[in-house]
Amino acid sequence: MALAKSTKRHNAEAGKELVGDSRSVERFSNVLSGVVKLTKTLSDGRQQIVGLQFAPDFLGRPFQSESTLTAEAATKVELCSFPRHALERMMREQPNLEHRLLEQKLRELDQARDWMVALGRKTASEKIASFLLMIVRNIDPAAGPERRGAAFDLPLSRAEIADFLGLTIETVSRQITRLRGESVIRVENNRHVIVDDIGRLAARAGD
Amino acid sequence: MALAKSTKRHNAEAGKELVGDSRSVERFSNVLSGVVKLTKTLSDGRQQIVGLQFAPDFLGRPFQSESTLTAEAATKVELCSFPRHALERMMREQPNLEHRLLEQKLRELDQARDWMVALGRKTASEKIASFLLMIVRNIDPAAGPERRGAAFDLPLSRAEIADFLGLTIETVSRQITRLRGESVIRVENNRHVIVDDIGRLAARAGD
DNA sequence: CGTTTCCTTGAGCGGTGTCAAGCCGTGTGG
DNA sequence: CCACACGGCTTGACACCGCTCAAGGAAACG
Repeated sequence: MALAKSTKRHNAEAGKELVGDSRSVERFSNVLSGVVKLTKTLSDGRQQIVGLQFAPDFLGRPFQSESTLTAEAATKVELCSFPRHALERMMREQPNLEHRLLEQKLRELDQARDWMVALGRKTASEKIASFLLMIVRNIDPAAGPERRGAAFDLPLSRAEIADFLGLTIETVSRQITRLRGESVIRVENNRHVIVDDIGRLAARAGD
Repeated sequence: MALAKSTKRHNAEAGKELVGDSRSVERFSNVLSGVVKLTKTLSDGRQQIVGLQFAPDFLGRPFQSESTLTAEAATKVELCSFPRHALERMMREQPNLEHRLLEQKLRELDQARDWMVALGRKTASEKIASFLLMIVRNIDPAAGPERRGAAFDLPLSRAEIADFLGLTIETVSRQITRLRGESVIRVENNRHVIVDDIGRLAARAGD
């Protein structure tokens, strides 16, 4: 994904805010590695993660200020970032780019809608299973769907998983403990997860 | 919104399925009037409405089969419908169209994310208030934001509202009764809603 | 007038949130 | 090296919101 030479390469620590609400909308980025979380917050502090962006996703809301969305690095992140006018110039120069952008946004929309089903209709344990499945599928998309097992580090803390699934930390913890008790997953150091049989995990996702 | 002449004009009764899952993805439409609901269903029958399309929204998922989405008319609907190849030809002929499509999809994505907050983090009564507010703002977008009151027919049944908000029919009914008891809204014939002070309604939406 | 569909209302229960305590790994300062 | 504090996570006890099950009203339609 070659980008204009005027762009900057950028690194961010986990937890660092990348795009403030409605002011610094003037920059756009590509995620080169790591995971970026998009969150929305109600006035009383309740928070919801409304999207996770993995490499090589595009970051930013063209043509309009970003409602009230905050982008934060969830892990160490490498970005390729550039200002608004550069994006707009690039889009004029190669209409192909706008087409690719549209395709990505359509994918994001599909994902958002899958989530809405999870948020609105799935139980706590189905939500956890769905979340783990989604991480499996995004962390190394290289691996085909034929493999039976997987192992990975969770890119999110328990609190972030809770914000992602519309649950509390405690419920997340209990459901993970439950999956561990039923030997669907193994957990090491709180963050590393081993799934021996992805099928068994998928069976709990409720789809 | 002039469209190619080879397109067809189409009417649908409320409840009629417009786009089956993954087969009839080969047609696309513009909503001329009415409300179309997009739903997803889990294997055990749990359902979630993941989007409502008002005029003049575009309907359909270009470039890929529509995951597992069903589009149904929620009210009487007028559509301007045309086959996939027509859309693709039109997009080649005027790149402007692809741009407008992108802008709409970006709006839909913003809406989907607003919902995710409601689904994941709002209480039942906040969900109902948010839903009514959203209808007010979409039903007659002509009226500016300065007006204090509004009156409209709900485009959805209680069951559909429940599927939209991730609740049960009973909870929807009870919360509406509650809002009525607190004189935030008045209801006639189960479907017609009168809001005297939109501000009071907005105060219950929890944002 | 019966039937059907949609909606409301009540009673009771269960899943998830709340509050609180404690564990574990890590970092920090003595 | 130990003592301690701190953050992230787990676990338990309990409360409450929203779900389930059930009954009945209201409007539309035969």
